[in-house]
Amino acid sequence: MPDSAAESRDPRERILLAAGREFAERGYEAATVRDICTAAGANVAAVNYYFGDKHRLYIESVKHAHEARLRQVPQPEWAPGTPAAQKLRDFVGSMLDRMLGGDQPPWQVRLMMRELLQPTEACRELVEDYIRPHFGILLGVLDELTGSALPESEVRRLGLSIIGQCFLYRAAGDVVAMLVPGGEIDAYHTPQAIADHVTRFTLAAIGGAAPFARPGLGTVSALESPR
Amino acid sequence: MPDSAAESRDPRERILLAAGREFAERGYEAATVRDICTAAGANVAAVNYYFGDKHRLYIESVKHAHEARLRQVPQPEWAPGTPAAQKLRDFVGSMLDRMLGGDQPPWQVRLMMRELLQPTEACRELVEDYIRPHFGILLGVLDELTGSALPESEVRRLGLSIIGQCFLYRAAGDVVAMLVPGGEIDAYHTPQAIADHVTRFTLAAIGGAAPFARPGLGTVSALESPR
DNA sequence: AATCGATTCAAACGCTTGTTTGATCTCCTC
DNA sequence: GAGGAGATCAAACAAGCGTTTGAATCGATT
Repeated sequence: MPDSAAESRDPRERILLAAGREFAERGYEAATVRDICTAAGANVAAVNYYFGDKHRLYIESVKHAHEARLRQVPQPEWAPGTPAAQKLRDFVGSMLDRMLGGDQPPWQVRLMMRELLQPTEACRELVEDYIRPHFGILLGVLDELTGSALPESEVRRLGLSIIGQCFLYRAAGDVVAMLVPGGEIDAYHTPQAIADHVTRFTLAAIGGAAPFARPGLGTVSALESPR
Repeated sequence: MPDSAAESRDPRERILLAAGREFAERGYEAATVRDICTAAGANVAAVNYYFGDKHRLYIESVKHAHEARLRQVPQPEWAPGTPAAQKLRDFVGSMLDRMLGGDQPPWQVRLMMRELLQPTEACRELVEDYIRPHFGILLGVLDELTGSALPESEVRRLGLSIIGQCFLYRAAGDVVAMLVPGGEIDAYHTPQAIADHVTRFTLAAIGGAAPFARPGLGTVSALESPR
């Protein structure tokens, strides 16, 4: 693995990168400091020398990946007058690109995903620095899109609906691939295609675009909750 | 822990249950056969005697939890003439109950969730027996709801949008709780409330219910994809 | 050239892991 | 009640883990 070893002159940085990759791929317990150091071209004792122990190395590697990610993907900015619907499409598209984009190796996202799915100490920081600001932008777009007609709690649920749709493809991508016929996954489930679908779906629900179908079939005014 | 030890007379079953709990809670690597056997009130050698090794115990425990789950949650059936919208609400509600419902300890779901997020050999079986049939039912409901006007690929994407919205709360529930103000999580993010929201959101998008807002603001007929 | 702190290294440490062993116990059969 | 197959047990096993050690090496300073 000349790739990981030659990445940086600084051994600390090399270990941090190799650790991120290993933790992302195998998880905290299954990753070994020996493998990490081998991949980083460093001695086993180096992790103790630079980080103290495995656990602190993990925390640092999450933060490191997180910061690298923040640098790579600046929050979107729009020219004044950009239609809110276009903002929504941009937001969803960039989120999916970030999650699924093949432009860069996905290990940073995988590492952060692990934190979100089973939070440790590194999680809160991740949410505050990374997730919440982006979520705030989305809420702003949705508020604009609905003409500020909805209460905050409702807008938040809308936002979660959008994130959920994208999140599924990243977190359970393998299962999605098993549920969808082979060829279709390439044709209809690219980041671009998903972004178009999610945007259209959301806009239709909000009333900013035509609905998917106009059945008049099975429509109910008030749904009964069972039980 | 008299709970786990007294659960069954059959030691094999006791180990299977304890293993499921432990694997669900800590993951495959972090769970130890010693802890499992202690919780099951069995000797360490028992896992080798009954299952061969740790890995086969894991596979068996996933299958076991999976079958128990199937027995507990039969697939929904509707009386003929049930409105499709009602079926959708029922489907979403039962899925969320299954995922989040406090009626039973969540370790079985957690265990299956681990498989979905990072598939091993036990995953395919899980998808074929458990996920795909339910997904098929959802697709049927959606097809009915849209008057069979949409191509299969489109219906599938709709289905994934619905599942994604629910999935987020299960897989990243901790993060959702951090994004939503304290009191609101109890008021607006119960399984019931989420089911209502997801159903309404979906129906609105499909055209089977009124949209969330009627802004006429930012509406575009054809969205431009960036890049 | 000598000095000295920072870094790197091979080797070993202590501990936990999954797994195996061989004796012991249990309970049914003849 | 002797025999024996199956089940259970305490104890030990080798292997792998994270971590520590103390000496070797490096690089800048004096």
